[in-house]
Amino acid sequence: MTYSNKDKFYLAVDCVIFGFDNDQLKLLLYKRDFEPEIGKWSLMGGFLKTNETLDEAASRILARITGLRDIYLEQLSAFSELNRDPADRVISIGYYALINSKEYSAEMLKQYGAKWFTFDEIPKLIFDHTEIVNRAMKRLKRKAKTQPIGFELLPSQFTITQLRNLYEAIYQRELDPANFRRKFIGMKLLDRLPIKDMNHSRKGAFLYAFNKNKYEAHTSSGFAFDLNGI
Amino acid sequence: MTYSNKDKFYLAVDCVIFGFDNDQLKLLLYKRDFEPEIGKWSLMGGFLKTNETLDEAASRILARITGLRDIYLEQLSAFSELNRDPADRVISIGYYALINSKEYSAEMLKQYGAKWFTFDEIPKLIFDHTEIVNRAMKRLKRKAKTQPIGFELLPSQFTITQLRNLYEAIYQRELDPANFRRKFIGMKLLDRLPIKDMNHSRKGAFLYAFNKNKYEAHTSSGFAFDLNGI
DNA sequence: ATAATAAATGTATTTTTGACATTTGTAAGC
DNA sequence: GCTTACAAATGTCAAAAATACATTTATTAT
Repeated sequence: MTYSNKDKFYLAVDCVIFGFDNDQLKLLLYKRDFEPEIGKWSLMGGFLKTNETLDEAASRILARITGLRDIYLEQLSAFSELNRDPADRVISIGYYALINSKEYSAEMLKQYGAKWFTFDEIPKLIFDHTEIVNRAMKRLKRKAKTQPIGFELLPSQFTITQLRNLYEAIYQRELDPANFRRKFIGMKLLDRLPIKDMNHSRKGAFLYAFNKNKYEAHTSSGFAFDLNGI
Repeated sequence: MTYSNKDKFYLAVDCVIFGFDNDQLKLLLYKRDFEPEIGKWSLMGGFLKTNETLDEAASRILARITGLRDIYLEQLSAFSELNRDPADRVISIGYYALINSKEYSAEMLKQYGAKWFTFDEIPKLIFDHTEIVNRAMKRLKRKAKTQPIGFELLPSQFTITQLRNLYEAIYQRELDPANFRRKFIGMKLLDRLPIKDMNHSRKGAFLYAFNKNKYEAHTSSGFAFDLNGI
């Protein structure tokens, strides 16, 4: 073959899976089910196969454990330290996924020993997975400011307060409720539904839905989703 | 071995090399010197070796052609489409480098058939290299707004006008000279040197140098390099 | 009818942006 | 040596955005 004098490598995909629940940002981890380090907490991972792209491998791995398809998934970075996996040289491509945590299959999670962790209770992870998680968190923070990816973590209908709680969890600081509301509604990307969520107040809070069409129509005319000042 | 039933892959590194010269942002390309597609314009690339990380491979490849070490280099993304290289399955990790184009070794470039191109004269490139270039350009635009990476493209001493020309080249739009100057000087990251560049005006323009120490001192106390509004 | 309370709107101050006008410092031409 | 030319540097001011609170609103439970 053309490149037969070149080295070949095992290629893995490791997924950082974010969820949002009870006003907290969470991470889905599972107990590794093969050697080495079997039984230790780990990101969801697997090896790339010859007949698939990295994106396809990441989707496959995610579907295997959560049962979910068509999830927001984005490549993070390649991790290639020589001894990151002590068993053999493996280059890993990190991914991160955003899922609406109400939708995943609970049985599937149980079957794979998977569990949601808040950020202050993340256990020690195998290999360089803690680093991958940190990189994913950094990326989420950055990306959430300039692209409407937060909605991936919420149910399709949500109150402005829920949306604010999500951003407060991502940025890890409090946001002024009045100013947040004004900023978001001013973007004209949300449709207000004629429904109120009466669970958290007497007055009730209107439910909103993210309108992807409006977003795309806006962006094509130079509009920028920008949450820098919230 | 532990993972012996898994597939292995060729791993390549391809570098998008940015330079800045004559107020223009440029790209360094070379004529590929091995089959397939030998003689066609291409990014600088090479295969990963077992004893090196991806960052090391990228540095090695860059040094081989430009003669430069210690260059600003950052990983972009992995490219894994099944037939991106028609000769064999190769997963490529894209990198981008920023170099002060006055420093590179001209002989080295000639030896490798390398050439600088402005963005409107980039030729057809092999494989998916055009896509890698586009991704790199997008990344540079984004990154330049929130991190002081622009300085990597300039000589160590520069005038505010030069700095503005650089940002105008990156953002591809004109910036108000007065406002740009104020914004940048207000950041307090530049040291004004007691030297004037007399080449472009009667009055002469003071030279400045980026002060990395000041930047790091600032950042640790919550300061953010932010060129969103220029 | 009233109290309680999160949701929603309002308001005032400060900061930042954006566009343009003015002054400054120097070399070259007379 | 005086004037001219001109980018560099500084100044000005209105509009927009961010920030910090204050107030009103809609509803249910008592």
